[in-house]
Amino acid sequence: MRATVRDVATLAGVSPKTVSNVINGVVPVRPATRERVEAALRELDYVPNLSARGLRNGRTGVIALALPDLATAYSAELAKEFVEAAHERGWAVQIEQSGANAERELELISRARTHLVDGLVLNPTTLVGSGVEGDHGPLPPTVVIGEVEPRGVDQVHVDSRRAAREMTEHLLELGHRRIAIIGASDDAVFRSATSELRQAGYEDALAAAGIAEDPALCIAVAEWAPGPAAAALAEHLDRHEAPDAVFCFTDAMAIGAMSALAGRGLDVPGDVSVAGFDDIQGAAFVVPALTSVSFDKRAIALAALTALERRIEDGAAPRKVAIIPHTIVTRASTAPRG
Amino acid sequence: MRATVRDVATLAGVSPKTVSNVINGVVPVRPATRERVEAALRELDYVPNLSARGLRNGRTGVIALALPDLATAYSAELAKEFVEAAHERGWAVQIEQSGANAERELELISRARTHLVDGLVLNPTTLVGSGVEGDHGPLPPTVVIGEVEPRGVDQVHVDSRRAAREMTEHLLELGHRRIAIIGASDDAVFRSATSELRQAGYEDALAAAGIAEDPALCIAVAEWAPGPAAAALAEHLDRHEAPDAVFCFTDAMAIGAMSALAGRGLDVPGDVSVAGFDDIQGAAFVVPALTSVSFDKRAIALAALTALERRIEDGAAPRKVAIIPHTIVTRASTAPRG
DNA sequence: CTGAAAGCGCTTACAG
DNA sequence: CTGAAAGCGCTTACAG
Repeated sequence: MRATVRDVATLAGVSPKTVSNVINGVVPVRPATRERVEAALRELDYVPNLSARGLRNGRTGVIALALPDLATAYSAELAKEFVEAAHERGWAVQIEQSGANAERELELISRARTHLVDGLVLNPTTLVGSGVEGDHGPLPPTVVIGEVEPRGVDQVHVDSRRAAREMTEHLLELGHRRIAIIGASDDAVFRSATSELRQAGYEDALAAAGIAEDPALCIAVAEWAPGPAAAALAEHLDRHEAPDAVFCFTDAMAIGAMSALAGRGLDVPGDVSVAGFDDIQGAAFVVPALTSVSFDKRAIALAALTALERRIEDGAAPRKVAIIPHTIVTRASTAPRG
Repeated sequence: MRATVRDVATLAGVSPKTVSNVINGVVPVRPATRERVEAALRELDYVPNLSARGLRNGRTGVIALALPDLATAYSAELAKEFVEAAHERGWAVQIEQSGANAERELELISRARTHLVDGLVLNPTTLVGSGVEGDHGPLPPTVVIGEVEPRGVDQVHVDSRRAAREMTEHLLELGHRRIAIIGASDDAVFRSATSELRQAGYEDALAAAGIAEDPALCIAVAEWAPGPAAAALAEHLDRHEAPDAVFCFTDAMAIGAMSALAGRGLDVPGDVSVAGFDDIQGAAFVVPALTSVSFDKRAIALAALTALERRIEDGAAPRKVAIIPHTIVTRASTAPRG
């Protein structure tokens, strides 16, 4: 049987309260007493029961991170940083997967109240804004990573619109005119705030350059993953001349796009430039290395954690939105038009 | 304030015990009573307090998954499947990261007792066998994914040695003779059971083909990631003639290797064939698509979960080892020597 | 089929 | 600086 505070107290000849004081270190304890208690703690190999502590304190020390798909490189990198940062601050992390499904996102929020967690960091993909606001009972402390309609929830995100505009400008500066995007928002297929903002940034840049938008170049995909992106681009190439450049709304899709281009015998960047978004770890190692929108995932994790801690502390605190800076990292996959 | 069973009982005009019976559905409850209770449950938006339940039952419904690095594609894919499968079976999953650090792996095992978890699935990288056995107090129910020295812990893994042998045979059949490996075991750098077994499989194939092993072709890396693999291969190419083929002990390293080869102007597979291990999602989309050892990550997740459930149920059950089948998937990155 | 009581292990006022 | 008591919310024998 595991030892309890009571066992430790008996062995050390003190009351449970004193043991608790030694463990939690809030109230000062006389050194001699402390030593006796610590010896007993060691001897009995005492490990606190966190269920009991959680029941008593109303806090479990566990937070949840809900992502659409842990197998996506971007999500995985974000999760890594988040878990690491959370551990450093003494939190344990429970992982939930929403499968890019709005209903499931809602369910996670309501389940968060059940599952021993003190708060929830949610990375939604769909336009879940209405859900996050919730008439689904009181929300647990929640922070959103990403851009959803502003509904009073704390948020952490990059400026997708500006970043997409800058990437499009980079491609324009290289002399590209017919620039396709993959991951466009399309009611019929997939709508997300992120997608709409990135597309808006793309349109901003085209408009500023006086280039008319060609709807055929806005390629929607059902899922932001390499396979669907490759398939969508291949289909596009079946029916249209190859574009000058392809700007993919994630690096994962860019890898799929590069595969589809290679499948048609098109050279990157000789025939078509390719750019991504997220600067995943693999971006620097694919051949050719991928130009991407880069930002510090650790910074996102830290900002989300800080926001969540604040929200857990004070549910009524004013809403905050943290914008994480980004840069355009140019690599071999984008080159001037000869 | 959240409603408790007591509030529900009062509203429904029954005792807390009856509410509990309705919720847990073990003891039959008269339909009329059941309905009244369910109405009260809904009206009060009752959500059980899992800390209390955990304290009472000695089970939390949470298990931990400990991985070296969540940002690695293989780990991320495994985690995705594991979390999904665990949720389907009613478990929540806590994620821990060991950072490929043996001490940290041990710490996780001992901390598992603290952290509200009923059991632990551990994917160790280093030769942690001695730690898993543990004179560190009683082990929590633990299952290991991967190959460690057999010490009485339940395990789930692929047959690394056979898979590596088969991949090496594939490369030999293509006419390659000077086959390098990346991820070799090297006392000075990095030792792991997985590494040793894959290297042993490679050696098995060479021996069967009557080819003498060249130690220079066994390239060790400090971390099984694209960057270190690319650097190690580049350094190798500085000092040696290019090998016929490179067999990387993970796909992540294979991507790094392909990058290094491209950096030297070497064509894959024209000049050098490249093979990996794990068949990560990106393997099919890199250019050229990567030949790899493939296995069902979902099957690993399910086997680990089943083993853990069994172990939680019966700590004294005999040890079991589940071997997950693999196949060699050949893609464009490996081709016959012309 | 249902009720009243006890207790899981912890910590927090309340006294000293 | 320390002790004795109470209670967090749940479920499980124990009675009826």
